[in-house]
Amino acid sequence: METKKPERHCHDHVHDEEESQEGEDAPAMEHGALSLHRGATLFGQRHHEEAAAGRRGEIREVDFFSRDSGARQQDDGGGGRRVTGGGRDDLNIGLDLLTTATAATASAGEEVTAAKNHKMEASAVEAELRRVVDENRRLRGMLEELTRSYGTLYQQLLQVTQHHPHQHQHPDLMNNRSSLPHTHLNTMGAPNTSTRQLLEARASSTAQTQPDAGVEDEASDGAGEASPSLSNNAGNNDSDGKRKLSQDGTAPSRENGEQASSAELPGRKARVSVRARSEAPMISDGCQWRKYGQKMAKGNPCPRAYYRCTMAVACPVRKQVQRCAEDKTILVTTYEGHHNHPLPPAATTMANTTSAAASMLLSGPATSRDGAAALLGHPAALFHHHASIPYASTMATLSASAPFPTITLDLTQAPGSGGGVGGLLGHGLQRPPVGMIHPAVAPAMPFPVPSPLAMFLPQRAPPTAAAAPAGLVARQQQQQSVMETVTAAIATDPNFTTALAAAISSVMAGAGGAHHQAQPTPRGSNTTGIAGEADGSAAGAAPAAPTTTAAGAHAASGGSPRLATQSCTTSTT
DNA sequence: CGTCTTTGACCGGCGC
DNA sequence: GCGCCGGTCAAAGACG
Repeated sequence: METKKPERHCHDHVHDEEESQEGEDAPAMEHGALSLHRGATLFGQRHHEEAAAGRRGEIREVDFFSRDSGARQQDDGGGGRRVTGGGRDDLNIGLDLLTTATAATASAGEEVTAAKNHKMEASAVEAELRRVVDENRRLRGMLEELTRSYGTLYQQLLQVTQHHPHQHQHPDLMNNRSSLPHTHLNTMGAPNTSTRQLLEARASSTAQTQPDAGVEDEASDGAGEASPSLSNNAGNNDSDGKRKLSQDGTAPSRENGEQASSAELPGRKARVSVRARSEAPMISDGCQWRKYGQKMAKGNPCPRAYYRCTMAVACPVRKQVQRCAEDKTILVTTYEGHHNHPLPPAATTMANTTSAAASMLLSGPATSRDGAAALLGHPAALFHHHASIPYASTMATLSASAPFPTITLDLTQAPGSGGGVGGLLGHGLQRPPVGMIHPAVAPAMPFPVPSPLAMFLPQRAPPTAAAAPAGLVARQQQQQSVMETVTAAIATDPNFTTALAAAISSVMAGAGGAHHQAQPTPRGSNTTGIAGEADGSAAGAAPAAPTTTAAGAHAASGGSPRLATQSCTTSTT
């Protein structure tokens, strides 16, 4: 695709930079930003670790001295490291000399005292960090536990309230064909599990009205569990099977017509539409997609592209991507179905969000509307389902006219203004949340994006924030949002260490650094591309947002673990 | 050479 | 019954 080239290109570019950095630190000026930022991250910096122990002390001192103006000082520190890269120990020498010189001219005693104080401060901070790390770890565990428990309990509740003992046996027709039943869904993790359970429960309830459908579902279900065969219905064999199923599914729904009753329609397939500003042809959601068609849709000059998830052979998930006719900067992505395979962390959030939204749509007959209302009026409700649903703070609307129950999550507006979870976004963003936007677009939005949506970016990236320079921006506000973002990131990110590093880095940098650009998105062949994109975006961002934000991006891409790229090549979106 | 994208053709539903 | 439309398929071409 169009993005493909840029992505790969970016990736290569970054790679080159990495090589140069790793190989020879000397040539640096050109790659200064990148190396600097990477060096800025609190943890996981290769150079830091390499050079390690011996110099660490000095570096810290330098950092602390410059503490007041974090960004500049970090730059200085980075620069120093870089310069010294060629001769690893030069830095120390230089510092010593400087110190010595200073001492000679000034009062050495004061310097020493100051140094001691700083060291003490440093150790204190480290201790504090350790404590926070443990605390976060513990809290995260609790959160996961709660999420699991909630999902389980909610399912049980549904079972009881709906008096339906066979919840797992009757996914609705549409779900049946486009999404795999519990078996596959389980791979998505606790939150998804709960969502799935909800959907299944709903489906089962609806199935009651159509015994035949239920039987078919059961059969296919069994197949699905045994193998991807079920998905095959929706996937490879979709030409026939799909169409038949879709027909079966859509027919009844249309008979009933009203969207309000969608929940009662077994054949209905919930769709989740995400609106986001993006110049890229596709947003990064962490999954790997393959385009299988493109069509001109009536009423919109922009073509609609059809994508199929290719992270698993028979994954039934599809998505449509189309630009908004009114505002072509807005990219509308519509998801349909459930993944039948494990998702990379980067994709989990989106999956959870869409699943949650879908579950809202499909939740109980009586609750379908309520669910929608809850979503509309109380976005926070989503958080009950999934702690990692940044969309909760965005606008959500239901489409009554759509053939399928569709919920639209509008990320084009500042969550802060309309969000129910306003806290997540302390300050209204002038620009759209970049969180889930494809990294390639990031450069267009050089500013730090403390938005909760940032979580859509591979959280490994969060660490990125670390480098953010800082202090030049309205710090208090940003700090708050950063902390919130970081908190969310930690809760979401499977790689806690990385998230923690990012969080700490962000805090340390004192910047709104929460520019979670680094998108890990893995994406099969695209993966690379995406991963590359992420890196590329970071690289690209550099020029746009010179040292500061870009720095964060770089750091993220470089310092964060390459899980994303390895895991599944997620991204895009 | 394998993979992915492009794009015209095909299919089925729906409205008139 | 016909045409429109959305959605999908699959051959051909592009790309690495």
